[in-house]
Amino acid sequence: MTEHQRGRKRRSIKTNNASSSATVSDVARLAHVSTATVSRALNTPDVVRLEVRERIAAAVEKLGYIPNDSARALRQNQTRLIGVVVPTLSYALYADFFASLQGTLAQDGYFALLTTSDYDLHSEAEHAIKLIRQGAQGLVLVGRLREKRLANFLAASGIPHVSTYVTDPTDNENIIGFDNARAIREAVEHLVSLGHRRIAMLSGVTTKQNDRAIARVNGFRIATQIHQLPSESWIAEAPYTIEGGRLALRAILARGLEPTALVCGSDMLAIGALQECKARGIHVPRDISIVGFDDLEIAAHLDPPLSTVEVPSVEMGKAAGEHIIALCSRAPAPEKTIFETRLVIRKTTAKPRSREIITQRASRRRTPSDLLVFSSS
Amino acid sequence: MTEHQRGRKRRSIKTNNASSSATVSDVARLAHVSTATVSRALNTPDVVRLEVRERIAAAVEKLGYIPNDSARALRQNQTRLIGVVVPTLSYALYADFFASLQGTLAQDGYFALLTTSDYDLHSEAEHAIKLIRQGAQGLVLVGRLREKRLANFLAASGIPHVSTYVTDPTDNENIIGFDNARAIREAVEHLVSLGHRRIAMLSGVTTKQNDRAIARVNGFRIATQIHQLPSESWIAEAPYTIEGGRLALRAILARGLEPTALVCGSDMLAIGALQECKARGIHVPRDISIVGFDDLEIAAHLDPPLSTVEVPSVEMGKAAGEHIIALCSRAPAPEKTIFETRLVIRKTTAKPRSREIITQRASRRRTPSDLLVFSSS
DNA sequence: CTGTTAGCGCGTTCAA
DNA sequence: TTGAACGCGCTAACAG
Repeated sequence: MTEHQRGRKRRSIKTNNASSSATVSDVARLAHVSTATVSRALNTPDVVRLEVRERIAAAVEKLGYIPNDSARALRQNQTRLIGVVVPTLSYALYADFFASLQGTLAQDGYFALLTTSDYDLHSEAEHAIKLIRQGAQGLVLVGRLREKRLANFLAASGIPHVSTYVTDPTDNENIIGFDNARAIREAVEHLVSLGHRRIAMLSGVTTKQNDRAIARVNGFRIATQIHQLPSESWIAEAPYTIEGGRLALRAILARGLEPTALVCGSDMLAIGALQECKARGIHVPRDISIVGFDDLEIAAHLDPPLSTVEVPSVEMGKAAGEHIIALCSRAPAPEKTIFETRLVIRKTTAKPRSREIITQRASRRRTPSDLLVFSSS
Repeated sequence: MTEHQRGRKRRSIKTNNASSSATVSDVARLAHVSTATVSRALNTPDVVRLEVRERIAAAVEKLGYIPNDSARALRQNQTRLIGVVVPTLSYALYADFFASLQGTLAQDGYFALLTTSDYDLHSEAEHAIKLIRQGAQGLVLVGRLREKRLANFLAASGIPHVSTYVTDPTDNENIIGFDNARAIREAVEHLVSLGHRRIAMLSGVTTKQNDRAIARVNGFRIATQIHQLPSESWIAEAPYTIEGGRLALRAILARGLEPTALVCGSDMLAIGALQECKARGIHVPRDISIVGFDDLEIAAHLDPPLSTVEVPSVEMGKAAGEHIIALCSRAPAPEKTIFETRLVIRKTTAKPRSREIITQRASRRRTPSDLLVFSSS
């Protein structure tokens, strides 16, 4: 009893204390109702008499009451938090994906806890686990779940997750993606249909188990096999940057290969390739055709506008959001959602000219230094 | 009593139940200690005997125990959640800012709740309030706090916030930014020093109270006043997109103005201007000099490489993170942190040629359709 | 329609 | 060094 009284006393003092926020008890006292009624008035208003509801609303207003979501989460065992791990946000593709995902989550009152992995699987797992410890009730990942420790953790804790940007016939659960291999295959086939036979691939780095990059290279291998084209030595890997694209194309040319067309694992690589061609006086698409991947905003504005594979990031973000919410609320969810990619043909693809043209030119239109970054001041 | 027993029974059954997670009680029972000791072993290990600690660790491992952060947050009244509202993530500048901010927060065990406002102040306020209701203990905003309702809300709830990407001499609290006006002024002065007198500004949209855009236009006005150049009719506004840049430049030219230089409120506008120049056969920098703003990765790779104002997004992200953490933990924080911008001079700025050259050319190197986006299939 | 009561899982007293 | 007990703020039972 003494305890109770102390509690009450402290409580009533607190009402005057502006720094710490008001609670349901404060509102209840001011509105002369019980805490349960306050709770009901806020969550299921229709079961509370209008007059009482208004009294409570007034008290809420007066006290500047904000429900404490930690308490609610504890009581209801649900945080409405979804963990999201993307490789990077510096790449517009993932930024758009997240924006779409976040908007979808918000519509159902969910919030996104976002971290980036920088394409590192270990980092992805670490972050994901931290997000779950922080209360995430579902996880959205880019690429399939590949870290054993994280997989075990998810299985043990029963936290649902969805994988995005991939498909995998061997695993049909909770995938929101598209067929990377097939998309590249279509790109190659477009080039083949134009008459190209010497096609090189500028790929992202596959050694870090980036399964999207791996799938794209596999698509290239399959396509070249079908059309009886060479493949292995015609593949160069580099990071998904402009500089990476330049380096990859240089590597191909340094091997003495003379491609008439390039398929790239990313628009960034394609931009780099375009730069390198310009620097070497190789005309695109006359001397070399180029196909990108992702269809970034900039792709349409390049010179010449880039032919590329459109990736449905926004659609995937929405679908992933709906899917993970369904899983979290134990509603029925489709096993997998597969989107189609679309080859957007602009101005970097054309028929190959003729064999002898594509050898490296001696005459350059400008000096290399002209294209390098430099800064003064 | 019956209630108690039922509770206990449920508890002991729960131990076998893999789907719902273990609690301190479960760990305590398995390790034959009290819940208090478990709590201590996890939070202040040094006060627990080694042997006991190991027993507890084993129990934690076996049960796959994850501390319930909702409960911890409720008990300690701190969520370790920071709300972040940026205009958009599609713009690399803010994506980089967030990545840096998030990394900094993570180092201190804080997490970011991220939403985007799409440059809409009302939306920003709505989102911010939702974030706080969800438990955010601090807020990071881009631009100053301009919505009265949000300002009142923050004041009432005592939630700290920091503003970024701006400075404001009239308000010295919790700002992490740089001087937008001065940066533009420096850009103009660089052009003036090269000999330019007819300088136009392509600005972002200022009607939505975008205070960064407004500050940049003000910088232009100040600079033109100092150097006795015309200003008002030499300003065109457009959204921060490539297409916006093209439209803005067209608007300037349609007014019959013949600028020898353009300062742009964003690299995107500058890219659009560059495109429009190409389409019209206007050579950059011979006929028109262009200065961008932001120094996106792509800026250095444009043709020609873009002279632009470097914005310290990564530094601001780090500083904003440290600042808001300090405020949340009631540690001392600097009132404001102001970074310097740097004018990066590349290849789009040069001395003006002469008056008669800059009139619009009749002969075009290529047809306009050549530069437009189109997609088939 | 409303009030009473109990407990979500945790960290923190206070005693031992 | 450890344990017992309490309550953070909220909502779900149950009773009226």
